[in-house]
Amino acid sequence: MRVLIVEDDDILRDGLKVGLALAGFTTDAVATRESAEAALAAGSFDAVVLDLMLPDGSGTDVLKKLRDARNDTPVLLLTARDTVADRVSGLDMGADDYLGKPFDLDEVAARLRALARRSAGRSTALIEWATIRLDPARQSVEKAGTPVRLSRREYAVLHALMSQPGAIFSKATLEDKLYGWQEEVESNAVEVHIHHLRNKLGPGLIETVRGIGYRLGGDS
Amino acid sequence: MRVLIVEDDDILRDGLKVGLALAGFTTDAVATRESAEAALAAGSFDAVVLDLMLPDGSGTDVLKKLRDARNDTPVLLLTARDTVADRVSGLDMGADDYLGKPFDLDEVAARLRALARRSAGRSTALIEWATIRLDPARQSVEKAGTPVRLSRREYAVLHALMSQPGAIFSKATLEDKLYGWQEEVESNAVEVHIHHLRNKLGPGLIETVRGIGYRLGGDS
DNA sequence: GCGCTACCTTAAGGCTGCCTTAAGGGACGT
DNA sequence: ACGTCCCTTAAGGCAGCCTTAAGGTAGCGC
Repeated sequence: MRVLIVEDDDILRDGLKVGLALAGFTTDAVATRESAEAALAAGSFDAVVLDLMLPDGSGTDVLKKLRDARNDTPVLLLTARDTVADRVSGLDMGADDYLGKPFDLDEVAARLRALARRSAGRSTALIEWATIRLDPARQSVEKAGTPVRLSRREYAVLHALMSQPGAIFSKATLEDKLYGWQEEVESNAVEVHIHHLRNKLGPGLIETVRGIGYRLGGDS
Repeated sequence: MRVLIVEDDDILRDGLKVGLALAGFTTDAVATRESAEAALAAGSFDAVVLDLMLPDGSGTDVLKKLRDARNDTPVLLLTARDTVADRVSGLDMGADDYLGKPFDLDEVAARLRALARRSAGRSTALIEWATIRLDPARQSVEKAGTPVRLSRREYAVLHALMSQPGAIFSKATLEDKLYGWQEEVESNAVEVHIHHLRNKLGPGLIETVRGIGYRLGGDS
């Protein structure tokens, strides 16, 4: 947990630095807007404690430049001007939290922990096989980077196959994944969907294991 | 943006409900710990406003049970006991923000917006996609720089879609975000709103994924 | 090589789900 | 109280998907 402190008042800055260090944070502290932007451009921080009143500009400029650079680091604003309007505008400007002076060190630390906790852990579970990429969250499929439009059944078949790459799925198993118990099907529907998938994704991806079923094949 | 309000004081609860509705949130309000836990187990909310003092238990119990269930919904604590120790313990218990009474409705709304956008993985207040720009704070929308007048429902649908660009939202999911529990709808209202949005924002923005739902499409 | 079986391919029909339009009612402001 | 806007509901039409079915093709045993 590395935190950048931007605060021009020497006493406050040192207090924050010591207090947050005690709370287990690694801290870097700067006093001006310019050095703040330099630090943010140079290093990567897990959070920023940002005073709004700086000698060479406003903290909002720092915040705006940070967001414009597509930097998502959580920012906790700190300010003496503590009206509701200030808070609202600060938050809507892209800050994640707002504290008015005087503040309590323990609370600053607690709010930083909350911000860090929230910003951590955002993972997407993509399934990849050969040049095919399947995104379960978006129910979308790409082949070598270009999106492929699949119908619902086609997607369901592919999703089943890719859920266990290399494993063999019988037609009966695939039907179970495609249809509810009430809508049993008596035809070669699965074969047709496989055929459509091969048309859209190219040959060699879906292998036929004669007499048993289908599986992802070719290379890995 | 659907928000659960947990507050036992009738006047405060109604005030929150009205105020947040004005700020563009869809709200459900409950007064007890038990009904709060039931609501959280049943529905999916984008955020929770949680009073700590409830007649049949503490809000911390609700929060703890929520986190134990691996539910990451952002929680904004609300309380009369406003000491630093309370705030710290609340935040460290898994809350994402903390406001002491008396609070300002605008600030509650602003903090909820901040929580929601951070929870969605965004850092900037404005959401942009293709030529569309949406400002959650002002509930305004622009297409290629020129403002577009959207009704409340239309805005809500668009906001939901833009909160996760590219992700697919089923009609059921969109209804969840548009309507509270008491105002369930049994019709094709969502389809009609989508249609109106397409008229106002141009074709190609909202894609239909047949049998699954809608999403923002085309380019980025 | 022959026949059998399992699978592939193609096309057509039915059906589900979505789009579009329009009308009625309710909320809100004037 | 009236007008306006918006929201919901409902019905008709259309498009795309899914299934079915029939004929063709490749593997396998004899």
